[in-house]
Amino acid sequence: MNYEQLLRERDLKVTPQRLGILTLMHQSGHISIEDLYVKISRQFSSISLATLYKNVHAMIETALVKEVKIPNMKSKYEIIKAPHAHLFCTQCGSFEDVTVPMEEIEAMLPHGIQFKPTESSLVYSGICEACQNK
Amino acid sequence: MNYEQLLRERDLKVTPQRLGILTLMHQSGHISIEDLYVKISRQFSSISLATLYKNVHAMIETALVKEVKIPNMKSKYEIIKAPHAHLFCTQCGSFEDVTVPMEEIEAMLPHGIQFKPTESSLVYSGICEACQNK
DNA sequence: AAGTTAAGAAACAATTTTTATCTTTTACCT
DNA sequence: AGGTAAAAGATAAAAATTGTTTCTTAACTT
Repeated sequence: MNYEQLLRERDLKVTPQRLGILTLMHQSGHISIEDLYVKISRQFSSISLATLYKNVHAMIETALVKEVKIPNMKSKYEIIKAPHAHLFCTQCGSFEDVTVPMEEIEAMLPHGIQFKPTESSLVYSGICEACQNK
Repeated sequence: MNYEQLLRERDLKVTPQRLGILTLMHQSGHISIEDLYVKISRQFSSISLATLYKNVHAMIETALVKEVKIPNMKSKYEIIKAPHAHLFCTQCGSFEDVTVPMEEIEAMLPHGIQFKPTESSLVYSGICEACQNK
């Protein structure tokens, strides 16, 4: 993936820190601020948490990154990709993407309701396969 | 609704503060901590934010109250009721319940995926009816 | 390539949000 | 009514997030 271009398209300067943040987000799929800070600090030992927050928010405001809020968990951040849902295992804490037809989900709103959804957030909480086999 | 009983069933002492919290939650449907604090303070001028947090968490742990996480918004808290989804208007910030068959939503997970959902969180973000007519 | 400038990084500091600790009060069970 | 454990109140401390100022650097211009 070409992060430089993604940043430039949004008039965000391409800095090593930002490239590092995006690379880590992509590698892990979705990552919490704390984890991101631990990992990015290994590359940029002097980076501050404030810089991290500011960058992540700049990327959220320009629709490059998305915050995923999870029941009973800290938020995770991911690079925006095709609409999808998430699976959260309440037993082991694992968290992963799952492909679900979000348009269909949006079509399930009761008829007669005039709400026009532009985007939906769906998190399934439950027991993952690995934990079922324990 | 009989809040006293709901509290007793969970071995939570029935205190005026708790009854007040539950009444406010019920009245508003779902409420943020800040709003709750402003309102509960009118009844119990000496209540501390710490007490409020402690109570709300005690109620969450005993499955009496649920935290609803909303993209780009502070969490709201509601008394647990039948499974449902939420509508969040990105224009005016209005937030309301909507009845959606959550079992069907859970049945939409791809076949072959072994995840067993116990509960799902679904928030539709978009434009509410009122804002469409502006 | 060097100079300019405006955005970003770093270094704090200050808020805001949430949790912990300790003392006093109160609900609830004989 | 009295005893006890839990909850409220009062801080204070810890976490999380945001703001400010100065220094540095990316990227544009010549």
